[in-house]
Amino acid sequence: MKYWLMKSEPDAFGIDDLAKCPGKKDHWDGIRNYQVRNMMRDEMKKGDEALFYHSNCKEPGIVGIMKVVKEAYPDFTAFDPKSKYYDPKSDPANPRWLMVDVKLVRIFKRTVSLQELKNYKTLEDMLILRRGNRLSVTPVTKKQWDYILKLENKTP
DNA sequence: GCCAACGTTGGC
DNA sequence: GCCAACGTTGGC
Repeated sequence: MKYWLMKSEPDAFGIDDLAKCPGKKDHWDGIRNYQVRNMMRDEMKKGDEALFYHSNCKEPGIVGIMKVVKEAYPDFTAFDPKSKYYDPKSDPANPRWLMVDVKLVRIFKRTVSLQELKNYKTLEDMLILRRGNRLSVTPVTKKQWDYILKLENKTP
């Protein structure tokens, strides 16, 4: 089983939005980056767990945990001209973009902020901390995962 | 709102 | 296949 970190802008789709979905489950749409698509297609498996990260907001950071409940399948928003993720070059017969389904495991008691993540040597290799990193899905090691779960219970 | 960093596009 | 121009991301 693998661990991941998945970014989303709370203004577009935050962890509270996921919590409101039926069964606290939704599809993770809008991935339009080949590296991320390939990772989802080749490496992301049902049962994998992911940190939910809020980006591009007042306090960027990790806000909860979710679980992959359905492996990569065609991202139908690419076929919808009304969607902001519409991509006319994605042919339904040969879909260019994929998505997975995720289910909320729980919301963290507090946000573990980006600022805070930078303080720990154990986490220094996290891709999210790497300058200029723009991948919206990145792998997380078990060590990093366990450490972050412990941070949640600490006072910052 | 600024801007650095990076990905994508398209002319050649 | 190179690379300049352009668009997007995301922290600050």
